Amino acid sequence: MTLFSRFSDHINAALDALVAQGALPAGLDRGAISVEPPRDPSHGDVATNAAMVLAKPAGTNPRALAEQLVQQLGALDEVVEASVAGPGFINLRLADESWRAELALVHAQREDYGRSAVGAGRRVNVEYVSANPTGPMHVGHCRGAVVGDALAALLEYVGHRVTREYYVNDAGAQVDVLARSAHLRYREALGEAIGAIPEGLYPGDYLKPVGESLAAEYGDRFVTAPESEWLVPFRKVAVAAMMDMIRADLAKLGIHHDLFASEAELQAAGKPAAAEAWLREHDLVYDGLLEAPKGETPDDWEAVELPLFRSTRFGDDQDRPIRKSDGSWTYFGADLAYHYQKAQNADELIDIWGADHAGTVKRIKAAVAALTGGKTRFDVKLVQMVRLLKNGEPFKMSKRAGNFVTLADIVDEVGKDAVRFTMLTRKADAQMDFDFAKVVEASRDNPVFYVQYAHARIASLKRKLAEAGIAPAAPNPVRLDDHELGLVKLLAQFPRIVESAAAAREPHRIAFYLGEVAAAFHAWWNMGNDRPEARIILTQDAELTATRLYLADGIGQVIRNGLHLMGVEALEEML
RNA sequence: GCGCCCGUAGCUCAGCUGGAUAGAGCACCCGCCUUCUAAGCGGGUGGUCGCAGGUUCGAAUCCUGCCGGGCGCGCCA
Repeated sequence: MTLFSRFSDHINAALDALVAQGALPAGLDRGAISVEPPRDPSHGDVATNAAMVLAKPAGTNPRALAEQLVQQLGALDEVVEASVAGPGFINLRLADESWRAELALVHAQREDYGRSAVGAGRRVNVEYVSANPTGPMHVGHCRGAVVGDALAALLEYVGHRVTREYYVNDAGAQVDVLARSAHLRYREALGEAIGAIPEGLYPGDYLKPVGESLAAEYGDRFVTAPESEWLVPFRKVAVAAMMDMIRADLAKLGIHHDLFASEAELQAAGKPAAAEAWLREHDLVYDGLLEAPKGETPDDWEAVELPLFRSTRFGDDQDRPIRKSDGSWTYFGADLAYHYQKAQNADELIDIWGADHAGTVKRIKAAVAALTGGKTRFDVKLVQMVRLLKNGEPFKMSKRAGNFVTLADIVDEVGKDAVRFTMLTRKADAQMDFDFAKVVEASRDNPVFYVQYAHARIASLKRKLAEAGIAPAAPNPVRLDDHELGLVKLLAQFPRIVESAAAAREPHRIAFYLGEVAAAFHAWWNMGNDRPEARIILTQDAELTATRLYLADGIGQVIRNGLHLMGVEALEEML
């Protein structure tokens, strides 16, 4: 129960009382009522628009209704002032004791301060990364990986049962190309001079070890053998090796999925066929002519009859093929069955996709709506491009593989925490610049540093105190001045920030909030520069020191909790 | 041509799903270092929230139409 949800209950109780008195009609929709801190702190601590939202349906005017509510809310023990402002806002000012209690709650709940049960155990499947198993992870995958992972942690923290899932596209043409590329490396490993890698095969050195292990396993028996003999085993070995590499890359970012779902296994189990049969029964798949793509019609376009899913019934531009003319499944045909499978074990589905797949959102949403009868909430979060820079200049780097920057390169260059935090400093659907120089810069305009620095300063306070031989003691009484109470009020925002970030599926809000907390802490710390008596550690006043440390510790706790949600380690000292 | 995303201070971006006088950092100007880490802090300058309509008590936020930028649009994945 957070402070704001507690007041939400108070307001509901007051409304119930008015209904009982006959002053308010029963059954009004209270969904639009907000309970939040007013923008201007001078207005009070908690504000609600309840009177403005309900006045019209209740057939009364907002200020009159507000007055009635204020009478009841003002009578609460923890409210010292209740007033009506502007068009009908209700502003409440809380007793200092409420804030002291909130700070005590931070200390009592520790790493659970901010945790919530609003998710009510609903099962959410978050599918993210799902990079093709044809090579190492590159930058393009990085942001989606971090956003998905942070979102999963956030949803878990507010009481959802979360499955972190990775869809392995091990059934398409690109894994055949991988197998052929591995065959070439296999011949190379057996001493053949292979020369330049032919166009159309994967050139990266990362396939060399795969070739070597294939050579060790099979000797030379497949060197001249027809593809039909080695394609399947080579594909299997190569995909497994790529997935090992990808898992290692993800581990560098601190990311571990619960489930790796194989497209090949899905197909082998007949899931797409079963989905097709069901959809045909419900007239959602039919054999029809595929229209030419929108925009310029290609010269060589020929209309072909294919099994089409009626995605236009759900808002898509055209119906989409689920099988190719050779009878094999399209990506969409298999993906549709895959989403149906996920929906069997989850109440809600979330996909994290790169923005380059935006064009296929409608068809998959249509498919999920069709297959689940619209009962499963399904969101696709699009993650926009990341532009790599170094000191503002476009940055190219290709140490390990092909012609792209790998995820491992980035993590090696700036560290896991800087990557993760920085990837969460923008809304996912906004484009982002990632500047290698700036994300490791020790300055105010690098939020990674700035937040860590605040945490390190708090850790340093505790060390100083230990050095001085002062035992950390719980203060009694807790005397906080107005400025310090302001800090507690900011900490008290954390639970509702967490809840709203989870509800909106926007983990970046945590990063912005932590930036605010860090700024408030640095300002408080610095007051000691101007006024010695404002310093946090005052050796001549043990009681005040204990109180201030108690507050600093609470701030550190909230920063740690927020960083933990982002998968970033809180530092005890800089360096 | 169509779809999706974006457009907020000179720059980079927030804005809590419709609330009160639109915020922060950078940059620029003015202050603060015998210190618990100045790797920092305080103050100031700076806005037609792309444009035009609409919805209502109330719009940066929702709807429509334009303008500008990005991404995408075959049986690929």
